[in-house]
Amino acid sequence: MSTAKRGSAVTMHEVAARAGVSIKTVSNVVNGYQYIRPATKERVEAAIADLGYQVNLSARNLRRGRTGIIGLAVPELSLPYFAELADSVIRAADARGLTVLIEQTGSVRERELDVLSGQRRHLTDGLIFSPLELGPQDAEALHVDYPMVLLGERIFGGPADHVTMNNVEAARAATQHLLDLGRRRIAVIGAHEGETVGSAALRVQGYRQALEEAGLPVDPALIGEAGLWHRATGAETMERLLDSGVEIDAVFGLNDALALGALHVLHARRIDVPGQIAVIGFDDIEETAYSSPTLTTVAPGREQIATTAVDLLLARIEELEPGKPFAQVITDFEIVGRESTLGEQAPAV
Amino acid sequence: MSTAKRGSAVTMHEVAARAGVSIKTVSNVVNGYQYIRPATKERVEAAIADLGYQVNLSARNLRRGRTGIIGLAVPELSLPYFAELADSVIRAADARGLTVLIEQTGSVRERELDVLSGQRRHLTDGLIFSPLELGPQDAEALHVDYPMVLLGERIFGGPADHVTMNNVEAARAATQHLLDLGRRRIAVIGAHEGETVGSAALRVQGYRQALEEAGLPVDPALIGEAGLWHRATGAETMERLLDSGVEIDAVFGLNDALALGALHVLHARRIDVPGQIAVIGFDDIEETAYSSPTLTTVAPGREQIATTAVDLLLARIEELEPGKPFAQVITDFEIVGRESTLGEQAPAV
DNA sequence: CGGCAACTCTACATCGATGTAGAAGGCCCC
DNA sequence: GGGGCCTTCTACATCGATGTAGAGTTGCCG
Repeated sequence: MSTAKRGSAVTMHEVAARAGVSIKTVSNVVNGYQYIRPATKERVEAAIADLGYQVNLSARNLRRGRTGIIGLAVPELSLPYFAELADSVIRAADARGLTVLIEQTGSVRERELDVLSGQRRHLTDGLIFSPLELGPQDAEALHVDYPMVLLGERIFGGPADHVTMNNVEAARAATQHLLDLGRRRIAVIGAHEGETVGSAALRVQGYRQALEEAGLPVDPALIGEAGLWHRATGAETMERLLDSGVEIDAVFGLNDALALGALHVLHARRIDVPGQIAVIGFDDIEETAYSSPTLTTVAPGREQIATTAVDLLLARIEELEPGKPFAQVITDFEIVGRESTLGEQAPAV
Repeated sequence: MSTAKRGSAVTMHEVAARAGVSIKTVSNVVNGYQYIRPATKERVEAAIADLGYQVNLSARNLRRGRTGIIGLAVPELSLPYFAELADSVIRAADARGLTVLIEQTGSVRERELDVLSGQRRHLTDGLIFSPLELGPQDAEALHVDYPMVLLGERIFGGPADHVTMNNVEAARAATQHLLDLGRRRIAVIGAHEGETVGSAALRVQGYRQALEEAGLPVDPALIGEAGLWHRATGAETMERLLDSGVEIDAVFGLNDALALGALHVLHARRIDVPGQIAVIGFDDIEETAYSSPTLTTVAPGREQIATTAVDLLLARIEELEPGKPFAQVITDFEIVGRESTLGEQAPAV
């Protein structure tokens, strides 16, 4: 196998000419067609190696009407949860021979809509979409004519397969974890006033449920708004809550970034965690295992979400079951107990 | 503009038929060709809107020999530095009308080589490649026949444009920062024994230079090896150093993940930072501004790296200056002083 | 008013692969 | 020994866009 790296020009025609066969035979060899005499196959393979031939994917894509690429639309890769999710999706897609094209929406409504209708859709066979702004009112825009899998809980019952975790249940469990530790004044960071769909609303709902079941009141003064779920907003909200003078013995950050921001402020103010205030987050990003103190959090089964989403999408792309009703998969979660709630007794890293 | 979302079938032929023009005229309208009568243009645009026509990119790519996609090969998106870098590259590419296809090499040598020769290269117009394993001995494999820009410092003078920061100088400045604070027993975390290229070697070199210039000895017992630059390995190495009993009053983590891992261990052992031990990292990932304490680090000018890389690649793709010698761009860096070295006096977040 | 340039648009070949149809040879079976 | 099937390979059309060449029209200049 000599290495004639040219790539620029070698086509099936040249390979065919060198091997003394038709281009279709070269195509057959490349695609593993079974009815080829071993001698012919060898000649073609030798020619391919000699010339350093590689299939032109643009041509193949045009002819086949498939590209082998799937889109993944997320808010931002600089948010660790989405970076880790993208990592998992890329791995899952790789394992199935697919390539992933990532688009960042920046959580901007307009760009989320663009993703649905944009030119790039023609480069991909399907889309895994994690919207943060679109909601049920956008059902029509979501009615797309290509395979799509939605992630997250903003759009239940929409016109697409859907993978999500049980946010209400998970948030209830997180709150219960704090209640079990004897905490009674549990603040929430990251609520979205007036929202009814989306992670914020569902997680707050789970929080309320847990309190109500425990026969505790829900104190509005404990519910901290934070539009963006970043560390910075988590820190700001924590400061606001502390400055408000309300009594607090635990904090539930609706995602890890918020909880980490809160942790930062508590540390700065020399408030002992979990001695004075226990903290729990949500997402189980890698960082939570290395913060000081380590952060108790809810693990949403990222790998499972990724592989399920890719599998569902692939099934739609290949139309294994045309007209199959839209699936709605609820993934498992788990509370990962660490120092920010358990203190010394937390399991080592 | 009625919305006939079909996407599946509408081609230029149908648009042409509806508008009563040739397909080439439709193509001309789509591509903004100037010599078209306004009336014709309007008719075509109306037909496009009516039918919901969108260009078939596979066909266009085949015909044009360009895809508008660039590859970005990084170790893993779950490493925050690379996630943030990918974010920046995607934004820079977007601004120039390019789409980014991310490949993860997992820092596996074989997969780094695959990236260079793999099928996916035919889907992209060029590649931005951040190798962690390949080195000067792989110069031949790097001699590719498509546009490529290398990131990082493993391969100086290789056969491609190259964007990197001045690692030696930056590490020297980081070490100097610690020296300026009066630290004399500065440990390093993340060295790679025997390595001569790559960030580890260069940063250790900068560390040595700073010590030598200050007339201080370089104590091998202070140099901690850590193959992978993850939090976990940073933590392990920190523990090993502490357990070795060697005197330490500062730690230089060769990247932020290592430094954060070290910070975690110091916190667990109730060692005051920066009181007893000051810590500095490298990369300025977002997390460093929110750890407890916040982490002093070296900011490598991520945006600048991303935009420079995309611009260089685009220039090669468009062959603005054929045969132009390979550029080597050294980007700026900056020491960002935070609590882990400055303590109380650190600027607020 | 002849000639040249600038417009406007079309027909056709083409990018590089794959699907279809079918030719040609060999084999088996009744 | 004729019909049918399996195997192997080829010719040609085709996917949907864009580049080239040129036809036809209009306008301007001397």
